[in-house]
Amino acid sequence: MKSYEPHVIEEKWQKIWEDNGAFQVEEDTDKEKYYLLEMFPYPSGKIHMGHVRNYSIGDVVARYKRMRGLNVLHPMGWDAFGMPAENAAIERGIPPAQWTYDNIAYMRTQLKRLGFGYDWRREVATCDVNYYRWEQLIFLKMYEKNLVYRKSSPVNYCIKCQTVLANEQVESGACWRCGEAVIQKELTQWFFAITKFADELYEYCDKLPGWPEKVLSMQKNWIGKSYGVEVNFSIEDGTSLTIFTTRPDTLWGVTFMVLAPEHPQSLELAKGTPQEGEVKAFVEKVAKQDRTFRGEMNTAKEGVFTGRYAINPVNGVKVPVYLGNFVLMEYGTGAIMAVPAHDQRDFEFAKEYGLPIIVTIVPEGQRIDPAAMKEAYVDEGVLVDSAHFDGMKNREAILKIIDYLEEKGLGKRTTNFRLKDWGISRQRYWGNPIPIIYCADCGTVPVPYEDLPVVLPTNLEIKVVGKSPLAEFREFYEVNCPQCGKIARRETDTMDTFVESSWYFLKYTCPDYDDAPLDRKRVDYWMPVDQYIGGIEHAVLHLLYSRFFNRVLNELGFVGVREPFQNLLTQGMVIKDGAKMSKSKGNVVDPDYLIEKYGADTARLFCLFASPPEKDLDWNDKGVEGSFRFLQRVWRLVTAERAEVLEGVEPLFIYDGSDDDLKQLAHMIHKTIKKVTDDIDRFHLNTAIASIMELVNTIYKYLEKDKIDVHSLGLLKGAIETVIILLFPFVPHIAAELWTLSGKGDNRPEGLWPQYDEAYVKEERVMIAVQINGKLRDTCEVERDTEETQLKEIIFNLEKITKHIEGKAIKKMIIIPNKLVNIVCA
RNA sequence: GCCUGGGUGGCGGAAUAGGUAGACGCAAGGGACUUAAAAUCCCUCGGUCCUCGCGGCUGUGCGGGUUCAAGUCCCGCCCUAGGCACCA
Repeated sequence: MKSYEPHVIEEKWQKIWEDNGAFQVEEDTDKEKYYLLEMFPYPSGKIHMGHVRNYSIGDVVARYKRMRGLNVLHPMGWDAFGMPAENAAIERGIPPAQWTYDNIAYMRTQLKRLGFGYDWRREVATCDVNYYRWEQLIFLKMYEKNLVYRKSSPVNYCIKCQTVLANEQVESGACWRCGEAVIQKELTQWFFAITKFADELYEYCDKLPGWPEKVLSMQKNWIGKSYGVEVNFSIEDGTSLTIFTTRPDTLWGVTFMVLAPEHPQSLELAKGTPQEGEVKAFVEKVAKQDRTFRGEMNTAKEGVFTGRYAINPVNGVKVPVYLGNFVLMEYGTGAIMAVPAHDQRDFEFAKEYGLPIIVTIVPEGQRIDPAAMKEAYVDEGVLVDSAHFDGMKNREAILKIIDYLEEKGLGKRTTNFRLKDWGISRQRYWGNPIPIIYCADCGTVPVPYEDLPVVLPTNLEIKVVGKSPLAEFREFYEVNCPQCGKIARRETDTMDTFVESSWYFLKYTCPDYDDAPLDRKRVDYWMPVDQYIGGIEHAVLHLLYSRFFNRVLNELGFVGVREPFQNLLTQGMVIKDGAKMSKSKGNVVDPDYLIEKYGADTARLFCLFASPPEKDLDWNDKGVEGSFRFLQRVWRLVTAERAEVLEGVEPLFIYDGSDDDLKQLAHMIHKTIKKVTDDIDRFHLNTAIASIMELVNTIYKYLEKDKIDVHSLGLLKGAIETVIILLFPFVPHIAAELWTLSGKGDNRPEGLWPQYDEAYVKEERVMIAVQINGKLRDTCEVERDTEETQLKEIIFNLEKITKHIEGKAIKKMIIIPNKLVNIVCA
């Protein structure tokens, strides 16, 4: 008997696959394509267990689909721009490019040692000029279409990382990367006009049935679409004020108005009133306040009267206009109508400044006394004191009142979004240079297409923390203006690295294409990605950006599809000792160590078996041992148990004789094939493995019977072969080796996923549960599809049943064929 | 506060269309083999009660309900993870 030596066979098969180009694919219109993608890693130095899990799941699906005859694209690459490379340069003096490429080289060998089947010819590293040059071209095309623009605005800034962060990259006031508190800074930045697609990105959430509900709800939350109406209030000085509200049903309850202090009309309004000075002081005070502080909900509501009054257009009531720190300029029109009776914020403000409260919505048949209110009434109800809308349910009233306002020309329906444009400028070195030149005479000038790419220089030193060396590297920034030829300055900010990850999946389809960013023909063959697999942490970052960027590329004609990812699987985190694996927690399990100790197959198997993909995986060293034990058990099944006897035996997969043991084994073969097939299709990889384990257990039990006739041995061999084939996507090395050892030679299982026969999936004899009044009392084994009368006869002869129903009247019997009988007694 | 998930043995987890709750694995306990150990194999393993059985009761976060039958469906709660949040 040969012993199971994972390293020997793993190296052997990895070499064979590499030599054969086993995972290389070409576009082939005769074949059905399947594009399987896992989120590419940042080359931080070593892969971690999260990667092992992610890529193990992906590899199962890729190999399985290939075995089912699909033309599978399964690529891998590197999200290679980013700050750690710069930090390494500063801390250890290694050039970012070298650090990055060294890491890539090592991590590539790690992925190969795990036996993942990628088409490495299609590998993409985003820091490669042949990748980022096309991104610069796309940037310029976007510039022409006004999809990217430059503006000065307050932006999120991380002092530690010394760079700007997009809204999506701030997690509860802290930097997503380092956790440092984020401050606001006024800077001139480049923005991608993602808000132009806000409505579509929101609405398409309902057209992505292959995405987890959770991710879609997070994206919807983030985009924050709200329907409402803009209403014009006239001011006594002759001007007018436009507000946005989602609650026009409360219009008759307006008792004052509030503007954001930054509102352009703020100072204007107060001019010439006794309040002018006070207003000015307030505006200045708020301007100095930290924005994150102001954004906090428990920040006290503060405001000031402008000295002016507005006229409520629906009832002509005169209401005072205030400025308030709780009103945001960035949302809606920066001004609100305040209805203290029905909005908690307005209520608090009204209480603070002694403003009146008018109730216009009440629970049906009840009254609310404004003076007795402790908080705003925000529930549903019917309208009161609202002219001819009285008595209407407020939900319906919203739509009716919007119609009314539009009819009378008092307002117009509007949709507002929480989503802001994507700021992409980063004051960092290791990123894609923004292809723009600033000329004192000509202004902002795009780099001409023929001058692309703007190559990121590597012959400079990075030593100062917090300053991009590009801004001080004359060779880079000093250029002649492409328009007038005078000395000009190149943009020294680089793009957010999320830009690169927004289209890498497209480049995989045609990495060698040199004439344009993408080869439309090949993109069209492969896109969309049929299955995308990655961590939930990118639910609103990468996944939203990619949906946006793919739309841009669609409008530029580079891509045919609108949505890039048809199906999404978000896998859970890898947990150990109750916390996410991290260096600081000291609970990291090193993949290299695992491979060293047990081999890649065991590492893969445990990751897949311990929990379903979308759930968190609780790491358990003993569980890893268990996975290793199982593989050894399978190994022995082929190499030790009956190995000589089975040599040369023709495998059988069906049996129509009368031996119950053989019938049972034939049934198990087909049942397992069906179960594993169905389970992989719905990503229940843990139960797929469990059912293969059951088949193995059944085979061991069968061996104890010691049957040696031709049928028995043939079926035994068939069962063993089935185990090997079914295991192939999960643990490819041992499966390939055992397949060869069981006499299959070069005929590898890669091309053949087994078929099951429904006739054998069904058992001839079935176990019937017998209940009395819904309680299980006994079971009995009968022929499948036993006649009702015959079944009743059997059941009423069961001792336990007769005992229980003795002397009771049987009211009725529920019979579920081949499953259960429930006798209902008085 | 709002929006999503999720609560099942000592543990990870199963139960695809309302039909035998706990598959598979881990841990634990007992046994076989062995001079011994490892490895391997076999048995037990939700709780509880007794008359120890082919037994009874109970049990899927809690309280109700629908149904012949509920982990699964409905109503009301509790806990927990994540997202959003002075967004009008």
